[in-house]
Amino acid sequence: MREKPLRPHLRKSAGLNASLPSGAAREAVEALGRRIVAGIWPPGATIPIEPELAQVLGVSRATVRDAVKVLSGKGLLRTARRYGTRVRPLEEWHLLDPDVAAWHGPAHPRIGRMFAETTELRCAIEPAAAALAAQRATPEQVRTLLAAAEALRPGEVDIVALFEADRRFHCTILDATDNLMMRQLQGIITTILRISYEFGVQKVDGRPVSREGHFLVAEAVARGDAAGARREMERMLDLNRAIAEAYWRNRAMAENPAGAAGGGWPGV
Amino acid sequence: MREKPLRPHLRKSAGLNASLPSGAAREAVEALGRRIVAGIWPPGATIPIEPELAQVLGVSRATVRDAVKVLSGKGLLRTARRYGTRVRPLEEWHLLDPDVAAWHGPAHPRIGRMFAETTELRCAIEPAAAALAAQRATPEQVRTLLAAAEALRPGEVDIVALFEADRRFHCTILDATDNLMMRQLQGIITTILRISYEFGVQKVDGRPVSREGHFLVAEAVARGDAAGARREMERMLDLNRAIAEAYWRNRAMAENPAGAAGGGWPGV
DNA sequence: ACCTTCTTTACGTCTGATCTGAAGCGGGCA
DNA sequence: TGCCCGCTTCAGATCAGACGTAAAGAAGGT
Repeated sequence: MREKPLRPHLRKSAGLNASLPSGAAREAVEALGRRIVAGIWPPGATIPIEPELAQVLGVSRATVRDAVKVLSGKGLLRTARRYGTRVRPLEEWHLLDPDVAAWHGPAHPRIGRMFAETTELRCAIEPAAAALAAQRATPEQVRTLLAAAEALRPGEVDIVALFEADRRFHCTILDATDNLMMRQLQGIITTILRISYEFGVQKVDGRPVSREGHFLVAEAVARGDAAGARREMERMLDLNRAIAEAYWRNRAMAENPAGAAGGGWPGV
Repeated sequence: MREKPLRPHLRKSAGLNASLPSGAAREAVEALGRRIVAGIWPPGATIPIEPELAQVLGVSRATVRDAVKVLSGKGLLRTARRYGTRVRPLEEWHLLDPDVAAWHGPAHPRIGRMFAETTELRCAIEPAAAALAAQRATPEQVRTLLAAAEALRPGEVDIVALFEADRRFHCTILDATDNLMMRQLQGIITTILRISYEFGVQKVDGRPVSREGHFLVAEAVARGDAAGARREMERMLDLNRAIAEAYWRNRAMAENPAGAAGGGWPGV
C-alpha cells in the first residue's frame, strides 16, 4: 500500500456536499431525503420497509440501505430491528448540514423558520468571525473581500453573479478566521443565502444588497480593525434581519391574512 | 403502511450520537474513525482496499462499506472507482460532529488547536444564545439553569457530577434559545467540555469552575435581562479562555520547552 | 392483572458475483 | 518526439439471495 500523491480528480464539485459521488446511491439519498424533509412521512412515522423502498426507487436493497445509512448520519432516520426505519423528530435533524437545509424547498412550510433561525445564528457568528478575520486575514483574503464587495453592484441584473459575490464575501470572512470550526458553517450560510436569492428576499426594499455595508466590513478587516469589523458586520446583519423579517411578514400575511402563517416567521 | 404512534424505545441514549445502534457496524466506524483521526493514514493517503479492511476488522466487506459510507458522511473519507478510498483533507472533516471531535483523544497532537477553536466558537455563540435565552426561556429552563449553577460547588470532588452540571447549564442555554440551529451546537460543546474535564483544564487555577459566573448568567436569564445575560456569559467565557490559554501554554512548554508545541495553541 | 414464553417481523450481516468508470499502458499516426 | 486513441486493469458500486438476531406483540400460564 504505497501512498499516492493526492491529485484532485473532481475539480468542480457541483457546490454541494459530494459525500456520494456516484449515481444510484446519491439519487436514492436525494429522493428519500427530499421526501422526508417534505413531510411525506411525519416525524415518528415508520417509512416503508427496505424491499418496498427498493422497488419504489428502482434499486437494490443494498443501495436502499446505503441511502438510509447516510440519512441516519444526517439525523433524519433511526433504524432498529423489528421497529423498521422511522423518521426522527425534527429537533434531531442535522439542520446545519447543507444537504438537509437545501432539501427544504422554497415552498416548504418551515422555510421561514429556517431562515429566521439561520439569521439569528449568523448574527451570533459573523460579527465575531469578522473580528477574528481582521486580526488574521491574509492579503489575498483582503483582496477577495474587497473584490466581492465591489461586485455587489446595486443595478446588477445577473442574480447569479450577485449571489456568488455575496457568498464569496461571507465565506471568505469565515475562512479568514483560520478557525476550522467556524469554517464548518460556510455550508449552511451558503445554502441559506442561495435560498434567499432564489426567493428574491434580498431585493425586498428595492436595493439588492448592502454594498456599503460589505465595503465597510472589508475595509475594517483590511486595516486590522477588529472592533470596527465586528460593529459593521453587526450593522449589516441587523439590516439583513430587518429586511428578512419584513419580507417574511408580508409573505405570511399574503398566504394567511388572518395572522401568522403556520410554520412561518416565529414570534420573535 | 399504517402510521404507528411514536413511542420512544431508547429512553437513555448513551449521550453520543446514536446513528449506528448496532454492534458490528458501529465498531467498524469507531475503529476506522479513530485510526483516521489518529493519523494512521494522513490526509490524501489511500487506505487499504475493502477486502483488506474487512480482514483486519474481522467483518465482512459489506460492513466495511457501511462504515466507509458513514465516515464519508462525516467528511473524513472520499471514495471513487479505481482511486480507492482516500482520507480527505482536514479542512473538510466535520469537526462539529461530536463523534469526529470525540475521536481526538486527550493525547492527540491537534487537541490543543481543537480546544482553542472551539473556545472561539463558544465566545461567539454562547453570549448571543444567553441573550436569546433571556427572552425565551421557560420557567422550567430557568429552574434547570439555577439548579445547574447551584451544583457547581467549588469543593466538589465528584468530577463527573461537576461535568454533568456544567454540561446541563450550557446545553440548557442553547435549548432555551428555541433555535434549532443553535441547538445543533450542543453536541460539540458537550464533547469539548468532556475533554476539558478529562484533562482537568477547569482546575488549573485551583478553583473548579466559575460558580459565580454561571449564577450571574442564570439570574440574568431569570429576570429576562438579555443584555445582562450576554455580558455575564462573555465575562465567563473570557475567564474560561484565559484559563484554557494558560493551561495549554503550560502544557506546550512542558512538552516542548523550546517553544510552542506542534499543533498546540495557535498564535492567537 | 401480571409475568413468562413463543412467534413474527424487519433490520443486520454475510457471501459471492457482476457492473462500471477511471488510471495507466501501449500502439498508431503526424 | 509527441499527441491521440483504444485496451487492460483495478477497486469501488451495485446487485442477488441467504441467514442471523433482537425486539414487539400475541399467547399462555399463574
